[in-house]
Amino acid sequence: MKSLAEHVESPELAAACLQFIESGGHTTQSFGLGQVIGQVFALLYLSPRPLCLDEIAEELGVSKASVSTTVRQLESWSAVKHVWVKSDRRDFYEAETDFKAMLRQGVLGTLRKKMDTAAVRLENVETTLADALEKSAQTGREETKVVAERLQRARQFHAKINGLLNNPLLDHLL
Amino acid sequence: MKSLAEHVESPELAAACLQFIESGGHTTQSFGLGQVIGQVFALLYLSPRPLCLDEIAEELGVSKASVSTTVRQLESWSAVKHVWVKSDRRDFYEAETDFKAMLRQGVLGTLRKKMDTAAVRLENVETTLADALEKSAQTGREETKVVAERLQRARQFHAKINGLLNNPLLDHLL
DNA sequence: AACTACGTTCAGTTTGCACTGAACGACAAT
DNA sequence: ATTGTCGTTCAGTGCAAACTGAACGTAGTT
Repeated sequence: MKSLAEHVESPELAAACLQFIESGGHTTQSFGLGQVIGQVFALLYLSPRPLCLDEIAEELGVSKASVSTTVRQLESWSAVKHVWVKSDRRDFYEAETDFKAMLRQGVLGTLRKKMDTAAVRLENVETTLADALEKSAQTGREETKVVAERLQRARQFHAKINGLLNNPLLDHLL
Repeated sequence: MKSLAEHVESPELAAACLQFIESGGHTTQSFGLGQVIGQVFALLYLSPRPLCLDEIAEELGVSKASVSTTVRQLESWSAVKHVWVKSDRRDFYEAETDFKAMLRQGVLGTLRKKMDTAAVRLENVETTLADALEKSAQTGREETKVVAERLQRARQFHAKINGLLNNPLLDHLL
């Protein structure tokens, strides 16, 4: 991280920016994502102009490979967007300022995907359970019904969370 | 995982339970937590009676150490609760059936903690920024104000999310 | 064509973390 | 006291994933 100190007028401002970038890295790391992705976004968020891959890599002191993959992930969440600079082959990126859209396509998007895969798993369990219910119909055991009831409640909970994620009220609250 | 097959009447029902337990493990693992924690909760959730550590460990085929730490984590989220069985020294646990409370103290609780630590970091950045603003007051540079504005917007976003997490409407939606 | 400056990819490395096994302390029973 | 059965703890292990470095493909430049 050296060029930042060159571009910024006061060392105090540079210190604040570095603190912010570091905080972003710690935050994303605490959520299981790496620390690079948070640093990249924080840097782009504070940058007054779009930056290219090499600038980001040099600024953060990480490899260009990390920045390449990270930027594409951020782009898929519409957290950063591609920007073309006239007569320059390089790819420049700038941070998305609309946090709401970022949250929708980023956090909520991945959350919805996980809910979908969980739904598939639950459906498989229910088909297996249907076999069990069918074969124990003559015996009429108690335990089967208890398990069936628990599984049904789990599905209801899943549906409730799913509904919450797609609730327009949630969008309105942001 | 062998005792389950012994306690359950039909092999189909046991298969459904195992599928459910496995699904729970996959789900928690997809969220960065291990797979054991999801399996433990799923097992306790389907179990008609409270289980002790050794039973859980043997059922899932994991070490008792994992179960010990995992159960305490689940307990801190009030996802499982301690149950005493008369004239038995062992600690028994059963699953919490109230998913709402579980979600509040589990997911939202840890989320709130992360927001708090992020808030501390943001405050540190702002004090550093205050120094920069003070020292650049005479110069009155443009860049400092831009960065200050961006940081302020970041703080506003943080406050918004914080407010959403503590919004009683969110509780009502669950 | 040769050369350079891009971005991407992939094998290799390292770091972090879930999980284990053994040792330990507590406590009850004999 | 001693033995046995609990639960917890901690150093060690294995593995997954972040990150790196070099090679590659591509496109513009001379």
